[in-house]
Amino acid sequence: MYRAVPAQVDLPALEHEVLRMWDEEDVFAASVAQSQGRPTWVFYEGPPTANGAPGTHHVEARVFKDVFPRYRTMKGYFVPRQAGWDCHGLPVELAVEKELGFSGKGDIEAYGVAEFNARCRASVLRHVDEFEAMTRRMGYWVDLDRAYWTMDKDYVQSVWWSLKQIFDKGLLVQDHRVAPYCPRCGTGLSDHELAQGYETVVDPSVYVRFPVDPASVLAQEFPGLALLVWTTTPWTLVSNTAVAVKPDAEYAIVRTADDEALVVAAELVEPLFDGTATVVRTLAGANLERLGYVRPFDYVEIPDAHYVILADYVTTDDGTGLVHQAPAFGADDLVSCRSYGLPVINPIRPDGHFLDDVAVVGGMFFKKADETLVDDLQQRGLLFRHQAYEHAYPHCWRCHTPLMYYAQPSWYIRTTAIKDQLLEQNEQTNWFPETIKWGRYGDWLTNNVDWALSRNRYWGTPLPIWRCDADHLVAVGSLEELSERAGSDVTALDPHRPYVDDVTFSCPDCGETMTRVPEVIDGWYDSGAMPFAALGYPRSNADTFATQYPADFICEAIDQTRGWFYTLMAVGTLVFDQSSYRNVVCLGHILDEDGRKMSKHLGNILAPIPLMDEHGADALRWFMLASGSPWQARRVGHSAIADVVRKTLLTYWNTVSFQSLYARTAGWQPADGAPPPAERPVIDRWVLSEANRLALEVDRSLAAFDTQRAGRLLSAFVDDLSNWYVRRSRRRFWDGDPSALATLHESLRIVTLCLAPFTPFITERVWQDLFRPTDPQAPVSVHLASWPEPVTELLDEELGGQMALVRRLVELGRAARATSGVRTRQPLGRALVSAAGWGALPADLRQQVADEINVASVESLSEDAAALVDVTVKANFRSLGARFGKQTPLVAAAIAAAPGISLVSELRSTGAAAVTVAEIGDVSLGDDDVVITETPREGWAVATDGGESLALDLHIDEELRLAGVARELVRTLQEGRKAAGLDVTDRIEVRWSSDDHDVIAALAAHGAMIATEVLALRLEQGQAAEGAFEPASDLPVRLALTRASGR
RNA sequence: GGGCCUAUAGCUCAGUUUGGUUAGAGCGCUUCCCUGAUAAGGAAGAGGUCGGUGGUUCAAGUCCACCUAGGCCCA
Repeated sequence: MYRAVPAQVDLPALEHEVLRMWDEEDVFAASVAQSQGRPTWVFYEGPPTANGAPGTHHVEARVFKDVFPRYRTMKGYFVPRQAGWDCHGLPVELAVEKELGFSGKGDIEAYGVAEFNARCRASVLRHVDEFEAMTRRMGYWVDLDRAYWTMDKDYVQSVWWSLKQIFDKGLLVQDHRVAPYCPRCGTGLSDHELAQGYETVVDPSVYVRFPVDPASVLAQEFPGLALLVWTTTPWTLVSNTAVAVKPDAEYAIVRTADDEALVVAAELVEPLFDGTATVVRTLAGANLERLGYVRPFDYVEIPDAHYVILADYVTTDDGTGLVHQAPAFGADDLVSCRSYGLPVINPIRPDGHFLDDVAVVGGMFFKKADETLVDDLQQRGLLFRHQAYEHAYPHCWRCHTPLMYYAQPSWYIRTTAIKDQLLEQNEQTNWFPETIKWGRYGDWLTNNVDWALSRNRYWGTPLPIWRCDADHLVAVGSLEELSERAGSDVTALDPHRPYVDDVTFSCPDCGETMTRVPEVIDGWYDSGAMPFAALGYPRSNADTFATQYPADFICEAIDQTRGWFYTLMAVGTLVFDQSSYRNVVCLGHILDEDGRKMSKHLGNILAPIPLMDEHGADALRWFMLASGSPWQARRVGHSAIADVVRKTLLTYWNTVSFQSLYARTAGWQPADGAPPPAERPVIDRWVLSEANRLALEVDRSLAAFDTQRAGRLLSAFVDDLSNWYVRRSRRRFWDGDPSALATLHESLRIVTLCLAPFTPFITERVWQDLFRPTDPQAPVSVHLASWPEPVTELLDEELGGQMALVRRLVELGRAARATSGVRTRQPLGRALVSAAGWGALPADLRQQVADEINVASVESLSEDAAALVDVTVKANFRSLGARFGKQTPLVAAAIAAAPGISLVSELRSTGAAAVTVAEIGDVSLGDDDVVITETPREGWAVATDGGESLALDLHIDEELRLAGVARELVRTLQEGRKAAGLDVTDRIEVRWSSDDHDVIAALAAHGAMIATEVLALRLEQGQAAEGAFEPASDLPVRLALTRASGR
């Protein structure tokens, strides 16, 4: 027997009950356990950074990470799901610095690295708790108990092992390069970190005169000649070392309106001077080589410098075509200046401030110096032009300090050496949406630069490289190996700073003492290493790893293209020559209701747990999966979520509640059996066909990672089931018809299983209420059940098409009712239909149309009342266009001009008809070439759509009028029942009194029908009994009803 | 400056791969209907130059080019 399912439901409360049930029965563990030994479908959880509270965007990704593993598990796969937490890195350090009120590395050193890192560890633990709560609440099934933590000792050692592999391949190297550098954090940033931190700022855009050496030939010829140099970083002018020009570009010496001589690229004369300057000489860039000039500032010593050099990277697209060179602060500058043997002078400290002994700007923060320097140039008459320049400038993605490009030694992974391999791996990867593969991600790989791996920080995986004074290097792959080298057991050591820094050993080459290099590594490497590090491979779990690499599925938001998607592929390819994943779903961002990014600053953050406690986790999940395109940025708000709840989840619930109510009332249960489907009414066969097709199509959609299509199919089916099947079949449910009950039971079983991965809570509850109590074989949870196997014999495409026609005709009937003003409650005698396929419709389906629009009979228009009919024939362009191309309009015009009735009768009798078309002659037309619309003329209400028409005979005779009155009486009594608070199964007794002829006659003619309809045991003329309820009526009648004793 | 994505009803979005002549749904609004699931359901109406311009085609929301706006990414 089903459990009683109330019509009203509190989804969040239901979900908390289900969560309790999952806990008590340990359902997730059971699901994993029961699928052990099946083919593995590998999913990797991208570890969220355990820093700060989780947001709604975390829910989005986690919904998608949940639905596919659930689906695959139902399809018979073993889907291991290990949770993971990204523990290391700058974000955590910054949070702790803030907590402690620190303002830089000096504070940390003073505080003590050991204590600082202990704080970082504690901070991670704190935030993981919040993530776990959110994960549980939303029903994301992932193994939290065996989660990997990137700070775990085993994890760190796996990372070490992989770095040793890379080191041994010669791909991990130290180099002195100009790299983006955060002066506040005191460390360089990798390219993918850089990508996350561009901010729009206004910088000075200055054009500066660099006077040409007066002794030079050119200056002799053009006294006062100056190079015009453009820069947006005036602070680097202090370090000016050279000016670069493009060797093969044409340069011009111009004379300005103020009679000044300047050198700029010829192409830029017009944009720069707007016709106010005249070109007095042109020469190739190569001819300017080694031309000396006077530098703008002489605050620091830069020997043997300050002349024009040649560099191919210079462009003449913007600026002046002469590029100021400060080799300590520009990657290109460094390369170009090195080739001339120019010195690299850096007057800025690692904390971003000028050295104290620099004149004028000493001790100043680099960006702050801009204004002072520009003023100074102005006063000395060197400033040619000064504008505000708005552009995107890289900032530290965490602390928002403007970055410097800064020359410093760093460790790099030479990913450029494996670029082709990465591109090849990308070829073999399926991206959803596909455009990412060739677009955003492909571009990124194509422009790959070496991975700046090291960080001059504290809380991270220590770079496992030891070095001696002779610069010999050793990479260490584990604590065991370290113990061996150190000659003492350090396997119990925390492999973090500062402990690991204290371990030294003697150099195998020269015997000198080796100490660890001071750097830690980019936290993104940690997460990229998770496929093996999460298992502690190769120190443990080697066989598991063999079956769980690479992943079949990963999923994150689009910002991970340069983040995890990249590092995962790169580390996999570096270490195993193979990318770590095959299918990747790439989600769009979540926006607020107004389309703005969610941020603390705007105060438009939707905290996930309160959101789920208001609408339900299922609601939020369904919204994420089915509403709008997952790849696109989407707006989330309360009303949007409430909407999907009402539309789909509550409709589903109501159908379940309906089934429970009538099955219980009839004392029916699934085991009681029902006629085989083939012997059930056609509407049952239809809905079973649709349900089985649903299982097939949702399966297909999920296999293609298309939750949106799956969601559409599910919503449409729920709507069909509730608003067509149940509504059309209600009467049979009241009667406890086993066919109907069995059909709805089976349909609900299929849709419940298909919905289970999407909305695991409500489906679990339905499983517990309808399916588990009625089937001893049923698993204890819907999530232990298999995907519904479609019964192909039940699929009936023709029936699907026929039912669609029925529903279109019903809509036409309703439209005709509406235009005629004759309410549906008033029975009518007949309706006439003109539609292709009507003739082939089974009688049952024709009856559905008649019932739904309340007419006694529905007949074919073409067989009847031919004289009453207007026929119009229109061209079907789709078929004619293919045949006639350019001449299609001529044929269409000929069809429109032809006499409709004869054309149609010719078509109907012979299957073909001919029209005469100017310029072509006789053209033969088939059924497909025309759209025939037939409409009756007088006394009918007609509705037409897409070539199909339905006409209502509006003539109402005495009999129909009385039937209408009877229906009205039924309705009044039903409303009375409801108003009196009766149960739908209560029996009643009715007394009536009236002087009205129609009422009396209707009761006489239809009394038995009325009594049956309203469950009246007695229907008698007479005065209201004591305590009777008297419903208000629009008819001239007094009615009184009382509850009858007994059934 | 370059790349990618997006632009369809008041709002949220389908439809564009495969071109077909009245462009759909939901929400909201108005009117009506139905009601033994009822804080449901149905019908009708109002509301659209399918971002703009040009092109290809018998035919363009759909294909092509350019432009505009917004978003994301890169420099």
